[in-house]
Amino acid sequence: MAKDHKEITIYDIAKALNISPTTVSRGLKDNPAIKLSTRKKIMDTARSMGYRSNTFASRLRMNRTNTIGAIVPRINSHFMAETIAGIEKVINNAGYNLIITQSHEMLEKEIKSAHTLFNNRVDGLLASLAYDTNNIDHFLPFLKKGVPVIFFDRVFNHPNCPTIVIDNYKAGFEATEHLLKQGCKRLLHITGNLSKNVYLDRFNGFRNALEKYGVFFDDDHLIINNLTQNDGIEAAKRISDMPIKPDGVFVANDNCASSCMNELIQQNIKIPNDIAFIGFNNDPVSKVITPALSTVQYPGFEIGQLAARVLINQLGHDHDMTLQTIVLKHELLVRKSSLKMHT
Amino acid sequence: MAKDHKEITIYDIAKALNISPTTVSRGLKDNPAIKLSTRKKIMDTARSMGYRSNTFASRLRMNRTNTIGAIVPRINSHFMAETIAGIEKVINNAGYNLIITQSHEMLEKEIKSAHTLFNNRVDGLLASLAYDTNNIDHFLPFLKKGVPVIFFDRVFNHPNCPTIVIDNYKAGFEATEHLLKQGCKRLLHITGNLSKNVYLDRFNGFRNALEKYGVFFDDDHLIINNLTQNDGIEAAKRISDMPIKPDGVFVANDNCASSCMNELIQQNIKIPNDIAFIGFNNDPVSKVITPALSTVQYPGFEIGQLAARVLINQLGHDHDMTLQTIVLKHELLVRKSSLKMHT
DNA sequence: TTGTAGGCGTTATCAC
DNA sequence: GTGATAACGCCTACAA
Repeated sequence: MAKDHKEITIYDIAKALNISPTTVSRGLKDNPAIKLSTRKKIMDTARSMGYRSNTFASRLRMNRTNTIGAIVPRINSHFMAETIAGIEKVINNAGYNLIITQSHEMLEKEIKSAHTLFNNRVDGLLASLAYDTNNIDHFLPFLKKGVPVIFFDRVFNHPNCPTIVIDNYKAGFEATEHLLKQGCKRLLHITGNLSKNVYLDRFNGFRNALEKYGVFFDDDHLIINNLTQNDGIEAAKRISDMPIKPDGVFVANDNCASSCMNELIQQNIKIPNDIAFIGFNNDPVSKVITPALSTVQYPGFEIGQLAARVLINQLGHDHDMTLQTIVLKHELLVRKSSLKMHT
Repeated sequence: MAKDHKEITIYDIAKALNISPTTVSRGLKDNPAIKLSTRKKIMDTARSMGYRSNTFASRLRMNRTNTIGAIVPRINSHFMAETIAGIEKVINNAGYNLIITQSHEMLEKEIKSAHTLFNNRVDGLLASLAYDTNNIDHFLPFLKKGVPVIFFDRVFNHPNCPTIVIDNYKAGFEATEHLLKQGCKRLLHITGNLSKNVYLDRFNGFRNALEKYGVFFDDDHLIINNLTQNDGIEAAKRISDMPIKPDGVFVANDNCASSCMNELIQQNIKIPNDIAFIGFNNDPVSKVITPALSTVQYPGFEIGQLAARVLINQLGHDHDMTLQTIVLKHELLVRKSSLKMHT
């Protein structure tokens, strides 16, 4: 295939039409100051000559990139895929592009991503923090330049960064209460790094529900891991080794919950009658495992949309923002087959 | 937080050090032509003044972006997440950035993405095609400019585009054979749009296996849908309405397979004894459902790595490529509990 | 080893 | 409605 390495510029179009580059520039953006017939001629010529706008020249000149950056722990989860879809929708409608990067749950990569996006001069940043992120120094350069930074889900409190979350405390409380109401007396909780808001809040909800129902909490009954499928299997092994097993387990994500359940079933433990489970996220897997897993519906798409909208809203408004936390509604999804004593 | 809206440029550094911008430019890239002490001074001053390179000016001047674009149907699958991880690894090691876009399985969005990436002048493009993509006109502009385009998984044959795939025909054949060897006599196949190579090849493998084993194929036993969880449920309904049901089902992805299985189980059909299943992709869900689902291990990470490597390799080499198809090895994963008559 | 000068393609400003 | 000009920040001949 032949390759044209020479790019068509607005000058070429101008020359072809015997008008000025300025007019071409305006015409290409449908500027109403230009006569309609001229605009049409410009558009047509541009198309037929194979013109494509040079975004770099434009960005250099305008000092705006029309690009939003997103840093997320992993794109490989139902929740995150939903969230990104929500972000994309709003961002694209507003005429922006989106650059997605993964931290793979590592602070180091998160820092590198932040750096890259900073140098790419994104107009705004959306971030959900990695597992081991314990400070946000790497986001300060953005704030210093007045580039808005919005946190969602895995957030960090900073006076200039709005956050979009659900009430993880309440969700954890309700999930636990759901188990308690079924008569569970010995609850166990499997969750992630407690330095992350989402896991800490859920754990606090868990603990306070126990307290409210006068149920004793044994420190051994808190398992902290990375919530992967493998971690679920490991947790199951620990559980089945316990002399006195729990009769109810609240897991902070469905993925880990399902593999844990499954492993216990292999070992002839009856779910839910021996041990009842509740998960988190409403991942598709929660529907297809046996028994189906009750879970907490996490409004990923809405979180994404909202985060993006808050961001778009800040662009252009140059004033400092006061702390803004938006809490979205979650929902407890009870699946019949996960109830103790279901028929 | 205070905001510095003025960017530091190489001119500012030059002025501060009383040297020329040229020297600064060279010094910043560690050009050995510059005295080591000068280089060090430049670096230090740059850091202390908070300089960041303006990539747009640089790209405008150099006509290279150091960015690779990727267009995929959806990031929400185990396979695609693995693939992207593989791509990222190679791309980043080679010093490039990656822009990921989703077509959401729609040609229209794929075209828009292609357009955006084209205008962003990516140095190369990796693509896996949407469900309803039936031509690749939207990729021709890249080829015309000499920007390499590599297809992986969902590919399109074009003399200038290398493709990275597995042998879907063989995989389909083996999967089907696996069912036949268990004694299945009435096989059904659930798959996606047959205009996509992956689904057509698997179907052909399916059909030829039947032929080889002398098993009759009923046209009613081909269900074509979008392979979503919901489509699996719909398919299950169709199956359970059949007067003579199949005794073996080969589904072209695990997601759809698992929800289909599950729905049939709800209707008191015994899996695998009444109907045996085999899926595709080795999605994590295949391990946790009951019974565990036999499947085809799809080497996503390797596909991603390889696609990226082929791409990187073409950058800089300006010559036309002859058609290059790389076929990676897959593997049949048999899970005991999915075997008919397992104890 | 360092500096000068010019241009990459676009858009903002001012002029007509 | 349209045009001339300058500037965005960087890189690279070419010169010294």
